[in-house]
Order: sequence, then C-alpha cells, then structure tokens
Amino acid sequence: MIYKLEVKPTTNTINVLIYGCCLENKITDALKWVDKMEGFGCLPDNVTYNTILDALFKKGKLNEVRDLLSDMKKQGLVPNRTTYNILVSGYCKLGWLKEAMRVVDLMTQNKSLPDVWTYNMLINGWCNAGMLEEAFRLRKEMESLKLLPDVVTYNTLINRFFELGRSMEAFKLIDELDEHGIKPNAVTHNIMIKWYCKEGKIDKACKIVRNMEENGFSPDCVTYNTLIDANCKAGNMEEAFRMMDVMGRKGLKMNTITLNTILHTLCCEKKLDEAYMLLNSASKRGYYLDEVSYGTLITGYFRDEKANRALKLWDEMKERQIMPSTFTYNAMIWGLSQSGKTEQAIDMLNELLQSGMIPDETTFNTIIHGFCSEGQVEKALQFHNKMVEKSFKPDIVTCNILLSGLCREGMLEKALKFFRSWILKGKAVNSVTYNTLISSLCKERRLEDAFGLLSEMEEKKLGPDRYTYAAIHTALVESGRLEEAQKFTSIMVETGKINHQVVQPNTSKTPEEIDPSSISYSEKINEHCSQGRYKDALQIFEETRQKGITINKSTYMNLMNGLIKRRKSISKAVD
DNA sequence: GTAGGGTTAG
Repeated sequence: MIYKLEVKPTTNTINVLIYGCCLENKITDALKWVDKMEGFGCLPDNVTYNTILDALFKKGKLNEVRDLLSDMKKQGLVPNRTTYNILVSGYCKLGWLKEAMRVVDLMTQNKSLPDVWTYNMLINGWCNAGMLEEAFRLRKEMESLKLLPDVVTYNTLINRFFELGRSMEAFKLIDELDEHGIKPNAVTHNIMIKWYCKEGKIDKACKIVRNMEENGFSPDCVTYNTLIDANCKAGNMEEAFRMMDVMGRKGLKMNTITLNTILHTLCCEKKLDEAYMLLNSASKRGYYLDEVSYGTLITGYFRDEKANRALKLWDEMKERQIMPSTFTYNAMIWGLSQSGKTEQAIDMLNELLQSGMIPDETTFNTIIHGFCSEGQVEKALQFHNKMVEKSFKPDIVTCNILLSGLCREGMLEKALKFFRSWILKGKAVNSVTYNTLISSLCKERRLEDAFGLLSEMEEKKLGPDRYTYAAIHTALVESGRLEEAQKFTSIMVETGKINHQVVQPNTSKTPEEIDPSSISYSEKINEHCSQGRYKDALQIFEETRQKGITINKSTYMNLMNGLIKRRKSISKAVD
C-alpha cells in the first residue's frame, strides 16, 4: 500500500534546498526553486534572497546581483543587516572599497547598524588593497563603537602581515590575542602553518600541528591540504602521500582542493594525460569538479603548447555548466596570446564582459603583453589607450610591459617619452622599469644616458641589482672600457649589490642510484596503479616501507593519484 | 542543518 505523505514544503525547506544548490554552484537551479515556491504556497523571504545574492557575488556576477536585488524589493522585502553585509563582502572581494564603504553608509541610514562582521570584511578589504593603516584605523573605529575585535579580526590582520613577509608583526598580534583574552582558533593555527610552509620550514609547520592538537583543535582539511600542497611543491612526494593517507585515516575526506592540488602537481610534472584521466574519473568518485580543476589543466595544456587540447577542455567545462571566474578567463587569455592568438584573446575578453564578469588588471596586462610578444607594439598601445578611456587604470606592470615591448622593437625614444610622462603623472616605477630602459640604452651604446638613469634609480633606492649590473658591465666591456668595467664590478661587490655566488653542483642521488632494487619495486607499483589495482599497489608500497626501500618520485605521484581515486571506497568503509 | 567575516588549490 502506498501512502501519499501530506507534507508540504515550507519556505524554510526550500531555503535549505536553495542553499544546497548554491553550495554546488548551481545557481540556475536555485533560481528555479524561487519560481517554484509560489506553487507550493509559500513565498521567498530574506534568507532565500540573501543565500542567492551571496552565491552570485562570490561568482562575480554583478549584473545578476543587481537584478535579484530589485526582484527582492518587488516582493516587498527590505534588505536586512545580512543583505547589506553580503554586499559589503562582495564589493570588498572585488576590491571596490569605495562601493563597500557606500553600502555601510546606506545601512547606517537604514538603521541596520554595521556589526563586527561588517568591520571584519572591511578590514580584510583594505588589507587586500595593501592599505594596512586604513585597516587599523577601522579596528580603532570599531572599538569606539563598542564592537570588540574578535578572533576573526585578529586572524585577518595576522594573515596579512604574514603574506607581506612581516612575520614579527604577525607574531606580535598573536601575543596580543592572548593579552586580550581571545583564544586562537583552528584558523589561527592554519595561518601559522601556511606561513611556515611558505618559508620552507615544513618541520616547524608540523610543530604547529602538534600545538594545535594540544590546544584542543584537530587538524582539518585546510591543514592537510596546506601540508600536501607544500610537500608537493617542495618535491617531497613521499611526505605528501603520507599526509593524504593520514587525512583519510582520520576520517577526513579529500575534497576539490586536494584534487586540484594533485592535478596541478601532475601538470607541473608534465603528466598531462594522467591529469586528464584524473579529471575525468573524479566526478564518478564523488568529487565536485570546479572551474579551478579545469583552469589548472587548461593552463597545463597551454604551457605544453597544446592549445587545441586547452580549447577543447574549455568547451567541455562550459558544457558541464561550470562557470569560469575572471582568473580562468585570464588563463585562457594568457594561453591564447602565448600561442600567437591575441585577437582570439580579445574575443575572450568580450565574452567575459558579456557574461557579466569584471575583468581585472591582469586581464588587460595579459592582452597588452600578448600584442607585444607578437611584435605588434602599436596594437598594444592602441588597446591600452582604448581601455584607459574605459576606466582601466594601468599599473606598474602595464608600464613595464609597454616599455619592454617598445624597447624590443627598437623604439627606445618612444619608450623614454612614455616613461617620463608616466613619472610626471606621479605613478610608481620599480627596478624592472629602470632595468628595461638601462639595458636598452646599453645595447644602443648610449652609456652616458644609461648612467643617468642608474643614478636616478639609486636616488630612488630601487637598485642597482644584478640585472642592472649585467647590462652596464657588458656594455662597458664591449665598448672596450675595460678599466671602468672592472672598477664598476668592484664597487658593486663592495657595496653588496651583487655577490659572486658559486653554484653548487647537485650531488644528491636518485633512489635508483642508492638502491637498485627500488627500480623493480617502483615498476611493480606503477603497473598495479596503471591497471587500477590500487590495493595491490599499496600493499607493495607497504613492503618497501618495511624493507626501507625508497621508491621514485613518479611512483609516489601514481600512488597519490590512486588515493584520490579510491576516496569513495574509503569513505564507504568508514561510513 | 535555511543567509553574512578570517585559513587551503590555479
């Protein structure tokens, strides 16, 4: 007998569904549910709209954010504090801080006063823009409003100091946490772990993991993903594999980020076929692929000069309804211009704009660079001017790209003119800017002009460095001014601008050289992996461990690949 | 376990 359940979904039920859709990046489905609500006799509320607004903003779909906001108002709903905070967060992530501050004004006018969340997002926004003074000013302001900074405020600032390499100040803030009676949390530990990994001090990072456990936090997916990535980047495949294993044993599921880390590592090792196979089998194994997964492989193909494969993958991604971010558009634009297809790259830019996304500095700089590499400096300049009219703000990178393009095409005078007007506008330059011009002047034997720029560079404390040195030294030698060349060298060495480093030959031995039996073990493991018999592969690996035999790097990669693919069966066994 | 902040991948 079949009973028809007389249960009607409520707004809350559907909100949960919508939230789930957004988590899976299926915003179209989420919007369909909003339309279906009325049929179920319920209406969307603030939670409904806020959920989708946040997802849209996170995907950079600004046009759709505006549309949905007006729909919301048509429904008679008034934005609440969370709505405003979503807007603040969205604008901050785009780096549109003026707009973010405007939303704060708006919320104050509408009596939804900013809270600790609002301030934390603003502080993060200003931190990302590199304006720490403003971030600290906001922290003061929040204190005066009796909004006490919390562990998130501290984590934001600590992380930023680490990212800027100002670790002393970061550690000072960690001490300050304690003084204010705020307990560091798992994120605080993860931030420190990331810092040590970045410094190449993986042993210290592991010490923090132990501290973390002593403080009552168990390492989470972020912790392990950080360690896996750091070990992959350092070439410690054995340790990376071990971390993946530990992660699984602790009942933590590898996720998209773990997968993407391995995909990236495979691409770096030029194992593109294996990366592609992993990408294809991953969704069957219960992973969500995202645009990062595709973008990683697309970049891998472009780097390997397989532009057609890259383009095919781009189409495949679109077919799967996975929407590329500006970052991935930039990767496509970069790849196309590297393959001599800068005009096609411009088509990509138009597609980006049509889909309601916002290009960034990298987008424009990549195209300008593309024209320059094709030797079409005039086109690069035209494009630059056209984009400036459309409110593109050229940065130091734009300047350096154009200068190097002009110099390479022998248009040194035009380059110098551009440089002078750039400085007159009060825009920043760096050592790359000076080195570009100095080496071009040197090549044209205009040594006195080069020296002029050299002293200008020194006045601004931008150098000289080893590139400046090489350019000037070569020019002096080639002009037969040997005495000056020698004098120049000694001054550079004495002032510590350059050092005569002796490159140590790499004497480290491969596992095969240490133990010939490692070859046959590696081969056996590889064979099992290629046939999908990961269990057998792991068993042999266990044998090598017990016998103290080292296997080679590429075999570890195969094992890691296998662990990723086995995820579903592991989690089933645990569940 | 219905919405918003800080940490991991390119």
